[in-house]
Amino acid sequence: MPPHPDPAEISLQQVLEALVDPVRRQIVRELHAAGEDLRCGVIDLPVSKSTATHHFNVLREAGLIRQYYVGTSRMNALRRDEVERAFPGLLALVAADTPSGAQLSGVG
Amino acid sequence: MPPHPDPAEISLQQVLEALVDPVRRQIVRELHAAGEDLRCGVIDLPVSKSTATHHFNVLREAGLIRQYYVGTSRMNALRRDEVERAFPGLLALVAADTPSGAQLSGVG
DNA sequence: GGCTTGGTTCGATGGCTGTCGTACGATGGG
DNA sequence: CCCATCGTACGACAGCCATCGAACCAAGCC
Repeated sequence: MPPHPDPAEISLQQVLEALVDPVRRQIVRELHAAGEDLRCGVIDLPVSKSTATHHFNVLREAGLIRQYYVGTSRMNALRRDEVERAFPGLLALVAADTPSGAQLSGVG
Repeated sequence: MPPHPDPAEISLQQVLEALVDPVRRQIVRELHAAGEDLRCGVIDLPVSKSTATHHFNVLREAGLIRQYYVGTSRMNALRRDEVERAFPGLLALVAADTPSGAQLSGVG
């Protein structure tokens, strides 16, 4: 399994590059909401398998998730504490975001 | 002067797209550090004038700064409170960032 | 009026990245 | 062993975006 960056090596630049993509924010949101590690497959992404792999890689290289194998499945773990320590409040912003811009409950 | 988005219309997507560029984060940092509105010219950017104009536009359209004319100069104001209300802690993350990755005082 | 300063607009360009399909690899079940 | 499942690796492609230079405009000053 390719290397994970040390907590101290996580850069804001790379984290922002990772989080600027809506698909990758969706992954982070679902991991955050689930509260547990998830296999790649259980996250329903609007892209092909190869593209999904790409997105998971970007998140891992940015230091946002940790990946490990379980059988033929790859598990994904949100690096909550480390990210929170490096960038306080960042995960909360992503988690609170509403992809379809439906944050206005009284819309319509 | 082109329109500024309402505070309620500021989207995380657009804000991240704005902040993912190092030049634009530099602008935000300097506005944050200055604590007052700054003319475009006083921020020393590593790009040409036309590119700088582009970056200021992106920041304005994302809702991060407010722009108004003073004579032939364009003033830039960080929309602190509105951004803070929409995305708590985000400005602090950008402000605390060290572009050259020199945040580790005890490195070596 | 003419010059300088400060910034915008336009068009072109290069590189990056998100996307896909296909082929491949590994694990586990019958 | 054969096959299904889950994910990776590779190569190709399209679209976007940061960048620049040159031309332009507006305000102030002498």
